[in-house]
Amino acid sequence: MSDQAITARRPTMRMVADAAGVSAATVSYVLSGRTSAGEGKSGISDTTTRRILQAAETLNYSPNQAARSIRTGKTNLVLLSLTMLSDPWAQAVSTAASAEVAKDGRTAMILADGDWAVVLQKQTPDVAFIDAADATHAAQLKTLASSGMNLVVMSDTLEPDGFDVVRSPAVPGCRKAMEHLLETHTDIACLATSSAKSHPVPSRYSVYLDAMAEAGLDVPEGRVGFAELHPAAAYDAALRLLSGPTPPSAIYAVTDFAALSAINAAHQLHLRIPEDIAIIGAGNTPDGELAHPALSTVGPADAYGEIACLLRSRAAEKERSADRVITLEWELFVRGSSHTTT
Amino acid sequence: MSDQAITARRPTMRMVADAAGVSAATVSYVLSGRTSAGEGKSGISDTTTRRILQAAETLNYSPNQAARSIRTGKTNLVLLSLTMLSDPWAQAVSTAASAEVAKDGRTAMILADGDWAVVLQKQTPDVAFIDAADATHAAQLKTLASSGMNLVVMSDTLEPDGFDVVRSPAVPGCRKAMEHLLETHTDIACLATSSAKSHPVPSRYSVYLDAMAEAGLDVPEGRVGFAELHPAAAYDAALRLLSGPTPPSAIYAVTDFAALSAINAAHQLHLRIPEDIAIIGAGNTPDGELAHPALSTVGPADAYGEIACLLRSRAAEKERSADRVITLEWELFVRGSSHTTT
DNA sequence: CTGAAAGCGCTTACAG
DNA sequence: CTGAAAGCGCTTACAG
Repeated sequence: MSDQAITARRPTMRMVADAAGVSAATVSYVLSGRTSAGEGKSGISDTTTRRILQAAETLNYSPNQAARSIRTGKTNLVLLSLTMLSDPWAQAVSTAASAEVAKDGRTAMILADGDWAVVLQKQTPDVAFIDAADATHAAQLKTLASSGMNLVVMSDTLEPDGFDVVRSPAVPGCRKAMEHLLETHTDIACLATSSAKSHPVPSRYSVYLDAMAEAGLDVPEGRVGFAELHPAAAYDAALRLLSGPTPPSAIYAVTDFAALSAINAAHQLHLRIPEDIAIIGAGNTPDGELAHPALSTVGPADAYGEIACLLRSRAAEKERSADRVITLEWELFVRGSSHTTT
Repeated sequence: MSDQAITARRPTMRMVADAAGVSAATVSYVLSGRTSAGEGKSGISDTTTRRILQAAETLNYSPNQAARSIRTGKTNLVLLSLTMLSDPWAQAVSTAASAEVAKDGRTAMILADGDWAVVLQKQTPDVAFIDAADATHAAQLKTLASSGMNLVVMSDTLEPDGFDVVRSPAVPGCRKAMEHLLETHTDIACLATSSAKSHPVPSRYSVYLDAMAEAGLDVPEGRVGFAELHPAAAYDAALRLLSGPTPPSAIYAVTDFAALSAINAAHQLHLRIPEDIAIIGAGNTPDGELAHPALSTVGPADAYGEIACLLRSRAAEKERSADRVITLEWELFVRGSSHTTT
């Protein structure tokens, strides 16, 4: 008389054990792949194994992660706190990390609003990646770390303190971009973010000023465009830079994002890239390579890969080892947008 | 002689109980806010409460979510499976859902790679939102639902079957866009996605053809632009649409995204919007309102809010109630890009 | 090769 | 007002 199932319950290991006519312990062993015997031993017999797998299959059983966690201390969860979701960078990190940690059966999930501090109070991922932190977070990070949380933090300023630090030194990287341009150009414009003026020095913008000065080059009025982090704004700024009476021969953009807008603007003005105008960005964002022409840039060669590997190994650790610092070396990538074949 | 703490362990409820000189049960009661006594009763005495709170504070205790889950069956996790992370839509859903479920102390996390099917096998969120599903997923969804998972699925075709369905009927919505344009225009161009030609009818594109035909209007050669889902591609397509010898007086774009590119293209050509060219998009994406001029569009008024509420209520449910279907009504939003003050 | 038992950190009737 | 006890679903030595 009762309905199918008032509220379907998840099958439990007990149910599988009963169905297979064995104990829960045996089910646990075959499902987790571990064996109660020593290393070499075969463990559970083949026929039992088959019966259990069979039963699990028909019951559609999968182990309760919470129950498992409580014993093992692992949640199989990797948390990615990513501030700018729209950024291609965020997507690349997410894709790389997901694939990497999946190798150990873990799942990567993204926390979008940046309040990792409160979430990590309740949830307990095997490792958490925090994509931006500074001195104001030092205490919170230390506290979390001291209660056993595995943390990987991107920061150019923070020192490791129970957590790992990933550095991405943009300023020296950007120098390489300027040096590259200065090899063949003297009249270089800069596309900066509108907040650059008030930013502390050194910044990606100050690199431009310094490099020009050191090269003994003037920066005439109108050679620097400031734009918000918005496609249209960057595009307009680039347009202004390029449509004056004596346009520059090269543009140094402080982000790949702005550089991409500059490429569009140049196309619009029917300027040839790089013959009429060379363009370089910064960050080595994945979509730079897809532009026409491909965008020259500076940035870490494989930031996502390195981060993903670090996350994977931290998540899998049985017990915490020494703090690590990894520095992503910024390299110069000369591509079509700045390269003139001689 | 031993170091501070070889590997810092998280404090446990036991430790708090000991520190406060009470039993674990009492700690549980005060920390969870629940009381062992009946509704009206005060439960734990004030002084005990204070002692416990104090102890928890100094130990930096927070309850182990896994242990809690195993008893309560709730994980306090809300999973958002979002396919297009870069989409403003994804961000809006994420923001709205995070805020909404946080009211009950839950955390929303995003699953980026769309393989919810495998993740939901292991993780058990209180509710999962799946932003795109079709008939090919029906069986998987049903299976998950039947083992107790709370699912909210966006789909125009799927019927609820142990899970909730959110519909967003674009085709009738898009008709409103065309009808709006047809009130004051006869020469209307269409900006469609390049896959539209092969898409099954009815589609956002076929709506254009049909509406034109029903209005007795011809669609001359070159009035339809097909573009990939890429800023530059959409921009170029719009440019072509607008720079012919006899440009149209209005553009119907099948997405807000394409419409925004059309706005940029029109600016570039020094066309006035909406006087020279009226533009309407579809989807009511959050950044449409921020454009100059603001983008007219069709779409659901508050998709994010409705979804967020549904997620919250599902997550909080003690036991599953009847399946729900919610249909997001597409409305017409006339804004600056199509509105001529008379 | 397999099972009985203890225990992970919590919650929740139940009895004082 | 508070505590002892059972139990959630697992894992893991340990003993057969």
